Amino acid sequence: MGALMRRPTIMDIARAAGVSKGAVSYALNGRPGVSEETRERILGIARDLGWAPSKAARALSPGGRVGAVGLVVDRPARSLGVEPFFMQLVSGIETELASSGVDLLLQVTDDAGADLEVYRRWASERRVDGVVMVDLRVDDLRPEAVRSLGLPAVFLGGPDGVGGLPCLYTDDGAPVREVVHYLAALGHRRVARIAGPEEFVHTRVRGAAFHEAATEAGLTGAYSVHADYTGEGGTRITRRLLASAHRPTALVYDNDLMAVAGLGVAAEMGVDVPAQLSIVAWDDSALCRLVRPSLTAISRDVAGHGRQVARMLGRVLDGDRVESEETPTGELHPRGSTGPLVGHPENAVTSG
Amino acid sequence: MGALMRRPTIMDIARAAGVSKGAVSYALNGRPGVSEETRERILGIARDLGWAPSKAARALSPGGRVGAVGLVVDRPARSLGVEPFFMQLVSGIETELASSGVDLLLQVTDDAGADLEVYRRWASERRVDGVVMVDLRVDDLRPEAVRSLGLPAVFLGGPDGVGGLPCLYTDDGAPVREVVHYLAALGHRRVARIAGPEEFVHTRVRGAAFHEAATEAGLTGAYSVHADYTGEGGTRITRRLLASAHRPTALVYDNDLMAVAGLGVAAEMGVDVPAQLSIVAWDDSALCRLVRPSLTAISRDVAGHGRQVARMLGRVLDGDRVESEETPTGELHPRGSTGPLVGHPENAVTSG
DNA sequence: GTCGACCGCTGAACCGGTTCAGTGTTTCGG
DNA sequence: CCGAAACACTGAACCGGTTCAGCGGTCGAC
Repeated sequence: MGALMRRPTIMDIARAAGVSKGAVSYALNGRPGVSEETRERILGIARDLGWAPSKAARALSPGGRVGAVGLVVDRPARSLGVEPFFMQLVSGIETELASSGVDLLLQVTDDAGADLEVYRRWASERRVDGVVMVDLRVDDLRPEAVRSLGLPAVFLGGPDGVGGLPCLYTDDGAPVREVVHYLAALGHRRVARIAGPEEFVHTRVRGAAFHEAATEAGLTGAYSVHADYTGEGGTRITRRLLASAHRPTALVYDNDLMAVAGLGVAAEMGVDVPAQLSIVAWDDSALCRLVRPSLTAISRDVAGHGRQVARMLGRVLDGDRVESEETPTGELHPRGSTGPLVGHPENAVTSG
Repeated sequence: MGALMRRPTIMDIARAAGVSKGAVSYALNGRPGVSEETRERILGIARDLGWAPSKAARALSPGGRVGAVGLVVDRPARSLGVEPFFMQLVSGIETELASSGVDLLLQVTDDAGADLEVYRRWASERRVDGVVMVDLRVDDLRPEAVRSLGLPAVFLGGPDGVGGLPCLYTDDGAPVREVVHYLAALGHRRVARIAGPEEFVHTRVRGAAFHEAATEAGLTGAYSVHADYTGEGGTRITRRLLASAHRPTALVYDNDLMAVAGLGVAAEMGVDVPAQLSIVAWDDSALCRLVRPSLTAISRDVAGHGRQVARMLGRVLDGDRVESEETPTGELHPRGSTGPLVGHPENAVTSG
């Protein structure tokens, strides 16, 4: 115990096996150049010695992999801690990577633009073999940046074909339309959507689907307000909406944290959920099931997306030509926070 | 744009400056061996060429740093996504690391024992310069493991002197005692604590303080039940406690997620909070402020702990002798979820 | 029987840094 | 004016892998 021995190198294995470094390298990497018998012997010695490749040395060789991929998360730091989405995503990505011994580098950047700097550094320091990107923005500079840096990348959630990168996309519009028609069927007419930041492409996609569906369903009083995904933001905006003259009878939130905040505001203002107000969250998580009433939510398998996007990135790194893939659309899970308006068979309540 | 040039090496700089590789290395690392004039010239050229050190090459040299530290998180994956503690910790650690260009490797392991394997791999692959460890267990094998692997480490939260590792510790007992006396002063006699997993040392420390303070305060009906930090676990146990014959009038949870779950159960069972039941959460987060009633909580600066522990690890890596440090104790933030029992001036209610 | 192909392996270069012994020059004390 | 020390810098080894040209031996085809 604890003799702190120098870790074994392939040179040690070579000496023990009485062959050259090169032969050991071939044997350990399963490449031709050694007989099956010698390979077995070398593998056995490597195992006995407890050898593990030095990623640093591998990375140094031309074309070598460093065995790590990166994820930059660029959202307000204070919301991150409570936003289930990212940890679930990270957890999913790692599940997939773990089997191949690839590590995940995580960077949380606070101000916009810093993320580009991180990609640049990772590329120039050869820190990662590739990156997973999320939250595509309007006029996003990242696809072009990673392309010019030669950094392999896969996008999670963008529409197909962002900057020529393969991506894992979802039809965000379908669940939005489903929610709108569901609320309309419950008798709601004034539906407000508390959206994510306007610069995100998925925010716009959802917004477009929302208004299109609202028109279809004949909801004249549908509109979107942009927020920042934080609980504070959700609280502030919900307060304003519920205090307005023609207050909405249903609120659709772009993340679960804001939805929970909205539920709190309703309680605080004495607005009964779901009798007087229906609430729908996007991205189901334990949070939605724990609060009372539990939140009707659009549920996606975020960890599954993480696994899938990690697999795609792996194929990109293998040099395969990777096509974009589509995930199943989110499903609406009706729970206690939505229902027909009580005492208003036809239309919305009018607030004082 | 995008010519994908080979990244410059110190050899390129040496050629441009008309000096040797060695001189460039000295100049770039601020070490003696070159004149101030030559150093300036070399630094200028490096800047012009957009040079950045290859960490892989640096790591290869004896005594070289790889410029990354690791964090293994070993808690049930499904609770992680919703547990604010870790993302806040990660966020804090990174804030500190970012300034020195050090990256964070994150590993989420699901089953116990896998974490040891990760440390072993990181050490043998020279993936990280050091690690931050959390959640010290009773009979924890990790301190001895990292010691024998020669992997520098700092512990977050253990009692001082775990396995000879420097640690950042807190007096977990003080806030627990404060909570107990606070609840006692409100008139509560039957107080139950929904604790974290029993194998964590901090769970035991809090438990001991809880029972000691309960005795001091004359609470005869105080007891602890162990849970797993998940919302489901919190729900299940709270249901059982509230359905018991002599149901507690106050519940103290070891994390915020379970506390939110408990609040939900109370609502579902028609138990009014805080009139009939007081709830206290450990680890304040946005969650505690968003639900209604908002949760009284013990608040710590988790991100701050992350920064501090990252600084400590940095000093360990510099070869300094690092002493353990103590953080301010958590503070009790009374909110809407705690209050005197209504209609029971002296003692607890008796349930049907 | 000879030639060529192929197999199994070796030796050396290479990746991009760090470090150290050594060398030529300057400085300075005596 | 000489010798030693200090300084600025070079050249080469080294870290732990990968890769490639080359080499001797075996085998099969003709």
